[in-house]
Amino acid sequence: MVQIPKKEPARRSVPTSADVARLAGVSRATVSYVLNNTSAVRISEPTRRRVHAAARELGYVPHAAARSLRAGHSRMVLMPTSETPLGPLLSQFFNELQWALSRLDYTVVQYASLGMTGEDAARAWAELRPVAVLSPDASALGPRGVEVLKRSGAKAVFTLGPQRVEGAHALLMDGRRVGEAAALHLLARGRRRIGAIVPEEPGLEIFSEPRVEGLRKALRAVRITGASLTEVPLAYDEASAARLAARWRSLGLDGVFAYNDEYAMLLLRALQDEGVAVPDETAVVGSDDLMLGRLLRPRLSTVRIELPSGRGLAELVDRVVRDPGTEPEVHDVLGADVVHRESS
Amino acid sequence: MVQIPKKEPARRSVPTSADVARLAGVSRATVSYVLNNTSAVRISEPTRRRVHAAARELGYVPHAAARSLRAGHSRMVLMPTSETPLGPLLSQFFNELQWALSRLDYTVVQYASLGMTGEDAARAWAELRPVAVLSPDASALGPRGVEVLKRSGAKAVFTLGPQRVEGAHALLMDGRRVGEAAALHLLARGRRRIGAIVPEEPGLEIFSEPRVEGLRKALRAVRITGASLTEVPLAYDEASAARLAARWRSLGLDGVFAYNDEYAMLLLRALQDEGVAVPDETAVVGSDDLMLGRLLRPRLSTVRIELPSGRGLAELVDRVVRDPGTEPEVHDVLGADVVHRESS
DNA sequence: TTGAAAGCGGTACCAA
DNA sequence: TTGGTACCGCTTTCAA
Repeated sequence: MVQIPKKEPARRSVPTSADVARLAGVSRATVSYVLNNTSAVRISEPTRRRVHAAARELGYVPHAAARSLRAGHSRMVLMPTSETPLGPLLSQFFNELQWALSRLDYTVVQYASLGMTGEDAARAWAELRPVAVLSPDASALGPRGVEVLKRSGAKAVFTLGPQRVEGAHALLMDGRRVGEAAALHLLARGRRRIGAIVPEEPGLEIFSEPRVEGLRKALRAVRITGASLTEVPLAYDEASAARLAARWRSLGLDGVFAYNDEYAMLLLRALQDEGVAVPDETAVVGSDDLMLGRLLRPRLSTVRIELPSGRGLAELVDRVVRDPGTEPEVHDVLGADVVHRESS
Repeated sequence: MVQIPKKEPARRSVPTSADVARLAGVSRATVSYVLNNTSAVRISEPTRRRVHAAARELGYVPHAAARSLRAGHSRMVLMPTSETPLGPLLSQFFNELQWALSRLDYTVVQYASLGMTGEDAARAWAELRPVAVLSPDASALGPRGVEVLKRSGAKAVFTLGPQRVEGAHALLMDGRRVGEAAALHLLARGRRRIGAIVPEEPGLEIFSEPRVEGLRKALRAVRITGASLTEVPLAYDEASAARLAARWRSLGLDGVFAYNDEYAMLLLRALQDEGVAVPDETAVVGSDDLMLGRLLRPRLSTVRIELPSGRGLAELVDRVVRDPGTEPEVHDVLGADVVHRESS
């Protein structure tokens, strides 16, 4: 390993295309032509080489802001990061989406707009002049926020959550599907007095409320006499679970949808410690089909959630960007079906 | 040049400060003064109001690229997203960091540079001219990448992972600590023939290798005769775990560090199904102190990892940005201690 | 108190 | 095949 002494002047300023031009002995226009491989203009091979060499020597990197300022548009897709950390399912989905978008030559950028809401956040995003915005949180955006973004040049505004908002395309991930699937399964297993675990952690209402609503809707729809729904708050810690388990029998529930597999595991353990038989006394159904659920005894029944491929969605975004005239559409993208194992 | 009359409402183009100036009947300079509250210049109250009203009416949002182009610098902190999804521990840490940075008035942006590596990625990042770059993946960056970023004007380049790289500040999260803690604990519990689960999933080597190295180092250091380390590959699925469990006794291990709590849970279940007694025959230690580990029976012993507060790190970044002259420092930020429960 | 104008770094049109 | 140059939107002297 060779130690290279640092004798270069540290405060060298950032090289621009003018510096490259000067070093190569050509004009800035030529530099631009060469580095962008402009097909409308033919540059001689020797010149090309000189320009490339100069650029490399200076470590020249074009300035994205200057470029998009001149171009009047960018290929930046902005994805505001949600404040609540997402589970493995959604992170996987967003990862895939990001990857697919960058395959389509978009620059995907996640932007942390913490603390602000609605129009304020939208304005902050709009300052970056993204060509498209994919917002996981529709409710925080609002119709006015959508308007701000469009006014600032965004060709496509999508919301990606359980909510939708006027003016924006929606990838509706309808959590009610999850609740419905769970309810129908529990009913089919002969359960009637159904509980719905509701996480006490703030920020999770966005997910839990639609699921509960789905349960309620399904119970109403089947019109089975004696079927009932009870919302049961639970914090994600052992003490809370133990307290709930201690009064479990007083609730008189014979089936419970536990919000997701993690809460289900917490509840299952607490119930077992309390001597409540699962599934005999109470059937337990989780959601998300995590690996951990398969490892429990009894194995955890769960609602498997299907999300669309990131590739398909990326193409949809691309289509809307190319043809911004299209009316906002709602795409119903969440599939839910029950994986029946041993806990129900 | 013929002045083309501009139909006001017809063209829904993005409003600029010139539009605001025209509507308010002032110059662009005045608009800038008013909207930025420039203290060096005093603008009369009536003018202020007219400008604000005009801006609001047009839905004017300043153009961040134009602004930072003119200013010659930005307050953007770039955090390349790692390709491998991070666990709850790290996501929490990054969230906190983001929040703290935006409190310090930085614009935090996560950039997906998928597929590229090293200098290519660095060049892509450099195009955005961030004032600071916080890269979770030091190995992909490389010294040349750091150089590219600095040349493009980045005042601070940090790496945030188990690796470090020349020229960049490092928040060294030394996974060897985790392995060491686990090894010392297992040795203290009288275990000698230690196994190290190595996930087969690609991308996890960055985390697993240092942990194994830590185990090895600790075993060497104590110089207990008969102490040995065996690397045991395991994929994150039941079949792989079952296969491993079936040949477990042939490995002759009396203790195992299972990489993290999830792999530990997978292994634990497979061992139990195979009739291997835990901890009597084999002690199992996980890592990350997830809730799920507490719910297992036996309760899972685990290595609790401590990461610094995002706030402190944000201040460190801010300090380096303000004084870019400081020599790159290595901050050792990962603490590891064992939470002894029942599986060891 | 306000305005005219230069210029940040690129791109692309028009000439040479 | 190349160069000159206007301009993208904004900030900031310098004058008025």
